[in-house]
Amino acid sequence: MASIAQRPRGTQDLLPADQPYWAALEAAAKDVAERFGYQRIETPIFEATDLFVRGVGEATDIVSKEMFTFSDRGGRSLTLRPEGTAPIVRAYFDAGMQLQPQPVRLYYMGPYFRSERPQAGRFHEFHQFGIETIGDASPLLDVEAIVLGWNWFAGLEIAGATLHLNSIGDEVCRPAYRERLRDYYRPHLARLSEESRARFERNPLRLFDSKDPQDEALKRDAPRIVDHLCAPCAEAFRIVKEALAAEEIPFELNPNLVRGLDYYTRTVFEYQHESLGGAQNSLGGGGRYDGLAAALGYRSTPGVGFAMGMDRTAIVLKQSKPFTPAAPDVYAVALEAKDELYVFHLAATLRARRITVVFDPGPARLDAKLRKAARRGARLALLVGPEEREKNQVVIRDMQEKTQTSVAERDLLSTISQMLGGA
RNA sequence: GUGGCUUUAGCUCAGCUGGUUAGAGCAUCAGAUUGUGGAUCUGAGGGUCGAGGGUUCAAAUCCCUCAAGCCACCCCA
Repeated sequence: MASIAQRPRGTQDLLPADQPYWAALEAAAKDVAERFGYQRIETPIFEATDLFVRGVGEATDIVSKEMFTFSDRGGRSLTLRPEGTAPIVRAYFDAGMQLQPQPVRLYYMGPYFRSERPQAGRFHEFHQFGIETIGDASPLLDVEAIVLGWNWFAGLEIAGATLHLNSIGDEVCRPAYRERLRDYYRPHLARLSEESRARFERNPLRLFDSKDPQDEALKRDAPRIVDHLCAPCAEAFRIVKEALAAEEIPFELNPNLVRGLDYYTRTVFEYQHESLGGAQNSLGGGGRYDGLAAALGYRSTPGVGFAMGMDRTAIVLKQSKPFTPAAPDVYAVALEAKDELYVFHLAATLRARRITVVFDPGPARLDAKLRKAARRGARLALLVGPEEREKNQVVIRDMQEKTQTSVAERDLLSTISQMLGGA
């Protein structure tokens, strides 16, 4: 156990037993995204630090205390990406995608990095599946994103996810609301928690994130932004709700849902799941970010998207149904050392015909070999002992049926194909 | 980043108020059965007791520091 190298804090090994779940997550993501006409994109694992400082926002938790930042040899500041949207928007403009028919629909999955205190479902290195729809402000694209995410869960046969929805307005109505919120809280400042007082100054909307019971009562009676949206924002929100209802996607209006990244405007949403437990109950979330492109110095361009936590979804998936690792078609065994090379070669010829073969080296008692074949889950065992070798035959045993036949070597492939095909 | 709990075999955990060679179940390997499997029985291997330091004749056990995990805060995926 004592070793010079220990797995770094907040990281995880995705072991063979985990892989079937991850394969399912990735396959379902690719399937649903492409069914909606999204195209895959992958951006670098690290980016210029400034991309996140300007994109995500200086005052956010992510930028102020959670980034893995380092310098390259030229002294440039780089950061392991803490989120996907700013890099995607950067890539959109770098590749000239604003010249393609709009909107441009993109999806991606990969590792992200945030230096928070690790917890179950919260890692320094975590994985997201995300989509971004850039170049069109239609609220139906907000709904498309939400439906796409919902369908991802459905494709994985995950039940019990809930959708939480809010609108946080735009640069027209939010500043006025922010002041109204400050006016509401100002007389109660002395009673607020210390953290909440800091939020009052920096970003009053984040006051809704507080779980401090002291702040709870104040939160309940606070003015709601959905009651103070400007006309275009209100209309967009109405369309979102109407379309979700038409698609029969149940949602819960949550006026306290504000989200911690600066770039969100109008629609924000989050998927939650009970079985994740109290604090880390968010499977994913997203929203519209019409101000992000301009904040990064590009031409103002609307966008909407989500990021799903693959690690957390894997946790839910494991609870909902067991996945077993793929089993080999054939488990190849020689009973005596002198026949090993022969069996090794038979295995190679089968693999050349797309059959999955595990070769078990070393002589051993037959029952031990069969035990290993069974534990490995093989469908067939290929057995060669002295008796077979003498007659130029091999034994093929159906591990499930517990039946076996001896066949001439030249009939090996056809027999195996037939037995695999028939089962 | 703050607080609480935890860390003993590959895994799940015993180990009382400090006392010689640290245990169990599961798993692994072998034998029982020198050519027929997931069961059973028998046996074996596997631990510097998270790391480092201290107290003591003696530390898995008491103290300190550090690390990691979990829970809550914070926040998000």
